[in-house]
Amino acid sequence: MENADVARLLSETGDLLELTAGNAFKVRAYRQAAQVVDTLPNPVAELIRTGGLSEVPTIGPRIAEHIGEMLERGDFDEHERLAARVPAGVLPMLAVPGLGPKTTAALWKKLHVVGVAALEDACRSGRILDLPRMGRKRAESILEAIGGHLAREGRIPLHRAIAHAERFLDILRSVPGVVAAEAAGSVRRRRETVGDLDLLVATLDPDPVVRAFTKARDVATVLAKGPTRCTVRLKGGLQIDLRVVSPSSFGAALHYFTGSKTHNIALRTRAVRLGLKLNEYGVFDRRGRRLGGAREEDVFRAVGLPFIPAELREGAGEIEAAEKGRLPRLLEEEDLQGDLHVHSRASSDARSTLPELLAEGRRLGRGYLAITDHSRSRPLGLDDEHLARQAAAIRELDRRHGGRPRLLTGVEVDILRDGSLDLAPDALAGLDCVVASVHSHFKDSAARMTDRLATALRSGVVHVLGHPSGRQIGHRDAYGFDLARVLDAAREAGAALELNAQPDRLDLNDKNCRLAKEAGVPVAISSDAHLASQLANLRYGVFVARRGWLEKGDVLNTLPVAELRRRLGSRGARSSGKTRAHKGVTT
DNA sequence: GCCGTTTTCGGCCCGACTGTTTTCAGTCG
Repeated sequence: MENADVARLLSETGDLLELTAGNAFKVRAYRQAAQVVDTLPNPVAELIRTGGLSEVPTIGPRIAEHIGEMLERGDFDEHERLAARVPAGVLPMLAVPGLGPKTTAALWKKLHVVGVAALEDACRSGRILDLPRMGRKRAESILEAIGGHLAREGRIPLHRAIAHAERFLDILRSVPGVVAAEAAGSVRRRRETVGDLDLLVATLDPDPVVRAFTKARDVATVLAKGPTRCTVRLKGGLQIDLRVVSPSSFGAALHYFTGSKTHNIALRTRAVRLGLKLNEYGVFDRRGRRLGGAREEDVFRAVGLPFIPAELREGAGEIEAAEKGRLPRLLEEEDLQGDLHVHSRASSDARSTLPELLAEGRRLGRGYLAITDHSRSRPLGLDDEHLARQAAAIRELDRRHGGRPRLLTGVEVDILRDGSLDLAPDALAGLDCVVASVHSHFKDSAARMTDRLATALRSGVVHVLGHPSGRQIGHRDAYGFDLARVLDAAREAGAALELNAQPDRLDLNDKNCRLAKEAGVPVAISSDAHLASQLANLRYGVFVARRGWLEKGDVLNTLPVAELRRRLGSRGARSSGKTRAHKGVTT
């Protein structure tokens, strides 16, 4: 059972408890625990083994017991007991926006409405009006919400959310009187997918801001509109929340609307303990005097903590780390010196020439680019001979142009089904950077896939394991494999794991980056560019790395070119020693 | 159900908007 499954059952228990009028704080306890489990980097099974589960905030003895039961048999008593009391169709009703636990429970208990279809009927027939505080307008908005709920395509990938946010921020910043405008919420925390956008504006004159916002291109519906809050839905279905505050509250509001919810509750609770009050307008003492709020730092200072970067605010240990002065110094995009996975036109699915890649690399300030085209298993991929010729041409071009970025020779060699590589070890041995990746047989068992990856790493010629999990966001799930074992193999081989920065890959993900760091395995953040313009995608990799608590020293391509060459070269020597030691196993 | 530099019991983050009311419950973030 994965953490996500455990989280789902805990969260569902919260829902069921709420529908059956359980203690509201108990409801919250289950939901908080679910949220925390979902963001834990380590599998809960491992935490139970090592006794670390009781260290996790929001997980007390009861919930720990429930989790133990879940791992043993896939469910737990409390959840089953509650589920037996609530018909299966009721939970999906709770997911309709605008329907909360009170209304859903009343629909089910008083009108015997069960299921979203039955809910729709009750709205159309007017039967729903029999409920207290239920009028025509609410019935209509529920109907509309059902339509949107069924049609909506869930969460959108981060890079698209950023594009929407930047367009709206441009509009908002151009309104006279606007002092600042920023994206908050999960976009600012750089989650890999985003449910809706949260935008924040600082001004003393809210009216023109709200007007410009609701009249912007692509706005389909205005869902709510007040002087400080306004919500719209775009034609594509994306919901955007705008908050407007005075400049003196901007920092407190930015902190508050950035979340996560778990992080906020923890910080507010901490404030209460210190005799303070924290809200989106500022920090206040017992007598209601305002202590600060213009800057986000004010909030942290008031509760005696150093500034916590937005990417860490998931309630997954950042507050404890801040207390102990153990916050990581997160990687910055400027720390990256180069790119270790770039395709040229020698790959059939890539478009840019070496000079085009050089020009764009120079524009972006990269110190080096490793040219890593596909091997022969892929359509028109390089065989030993072509690869040698290409490497010679790259060395020659690098000599001729001289400056930055330096060109490194390389290849993205396929890892075949049995874990062997698609090109001869001799052909790979002289290259600066060998990326090895899986591009086939994604459905093989986790055990087989783990062996396959570990075998490839033990070949002694691999520098970087490319897009290790194979997932493509919204398209293909990660294949199953045992990351801990692959990390062991990588550490022994002196190899790095890639954080592929293509916005639909982001692979390793944030949690796995954290595990790689714990395991002492370096991460290589690579664009996997198939077009010169995609070299800029490294920024998305940096976002994920920061969410994964990575620092400069955890990332291979923060090394300047000379040191990088030394490191890659010595890895070859060290791991070929290993290979000899295990001769017969790996070849 | 969780948690503790006020507490092992008794608290538990806080405010805005909507619709239905005529003072506020429900929902959301």
